[in-house]
Amino acid sequence: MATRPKINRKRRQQILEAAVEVIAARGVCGTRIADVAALGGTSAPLVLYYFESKDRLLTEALAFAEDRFYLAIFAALSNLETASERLVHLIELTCGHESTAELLRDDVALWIELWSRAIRDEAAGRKRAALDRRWRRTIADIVREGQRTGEFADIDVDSFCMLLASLLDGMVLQHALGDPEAEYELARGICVGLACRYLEFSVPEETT
Amino acid sequence: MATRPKINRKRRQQILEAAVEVIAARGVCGTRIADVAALGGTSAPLVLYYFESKDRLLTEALAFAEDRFYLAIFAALSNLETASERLVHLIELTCGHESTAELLRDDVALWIELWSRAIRDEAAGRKRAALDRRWRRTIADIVREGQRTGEFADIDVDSFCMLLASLLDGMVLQHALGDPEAEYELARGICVGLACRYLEFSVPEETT
DNA sequence: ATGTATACTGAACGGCCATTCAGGAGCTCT
DNA sequence: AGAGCTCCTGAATGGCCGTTCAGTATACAT
Repeated sequence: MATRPKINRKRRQQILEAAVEVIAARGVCGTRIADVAALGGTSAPLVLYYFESKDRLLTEALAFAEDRFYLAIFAALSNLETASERLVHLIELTCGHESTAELLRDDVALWIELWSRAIRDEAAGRKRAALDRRWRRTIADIVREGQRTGEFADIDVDSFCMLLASLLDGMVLQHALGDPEAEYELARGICVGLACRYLEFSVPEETT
Repeated sequence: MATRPKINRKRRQQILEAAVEVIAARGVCGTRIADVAALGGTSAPLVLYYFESKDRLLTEALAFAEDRFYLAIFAALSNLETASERLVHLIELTCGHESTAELLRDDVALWIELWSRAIRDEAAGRKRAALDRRWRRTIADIVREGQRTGEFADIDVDSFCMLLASLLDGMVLQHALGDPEAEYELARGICVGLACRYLEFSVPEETT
């Protein structure tokens, strides 16, 4: 748990970044320590020197990517003023808005790996549940704020969040696995349409 | 591709069933041929005798499970009369209706494995796309029929199907990975509510 | 300059598994 | 009664990779 320091932070991060890239490209089971080492510009034993086993490395890499993802999301939303703008942009980002398209593709690849582990691995299951809660809370915060400012109708927040979160999960999957990006406009339209319909607000003009 | 016969059908199927079970339990990368053999009551070499490599076995097992899933769905829907009953029951099955709960849990585990492969493996990608199309068509057929009989409003079928299919994907994930079954009623309510809202029909009393 | 940290590496080691081998048992056909 | 199949197996084989080992280099302290 306690991301033990093992002093050299820079090197640690370098390895984590390499690991994330390899996992996204090859999947957890296709990931070899030697590949991570090569991409990170070192040797396999050094990787084990920082992370004491492959399993630990994998676990930490997943957590690392998760943080990176949320940081990106928060950064993208932080300069928007109204709740509806933020909600719409959140939807856009999730549906494959160009600004985060490749980041998203990699992250989705990692989520799938996480889901796959979560089915059988207790620890991965908890992490996935936490990730899910965090995601739902991100949405819920925006919704509640919109309700406070009167932008959104006063519907049940939890069930709406479950609805929207599930829908976005499905869409993001679609987008990551699906045909060319062609679908972005359609997916965005569907999700934004749903939000407008349930929350009774009207679409702000295209953000971005 | 051509599910080559290798004569003894019964044995083949036995092995496939074992493979599906092992994959669901252990994940693709945790699956060893020896486990499949043991569960199927034979030896590893025999498994390779029927399927010439581990990879082929995995691929065929995924396809096998897919067929089984659709057979189960069709069977469950076939004795319902109206489109709305069928749509609602489809939703119930997907959200974890007890009648198919464990079957579903296993199948979702396999879908996740399929998704994971689909990101990098061309063939798996095509299979996944086909599965997705089939699933969407299943929904679309019901919707169109409901529109023909006047049960459903005349909205755009394709985008509604993408909406509902994505939502169900998200819900099914939730259900397979999530906490206890507690969520079934909630998930069902949300999805049925959405369908009613978009298609403008009212909920028939609980099917089951 | 000796000690003791960290940071790092090439070269084993060892286990695990997919796959192959060499053959055997039970058929049917002749 | 043996030739030639399908079906099946226990026992190798061989490669791959995580991990460990034994050691080097640098740096900073005493």
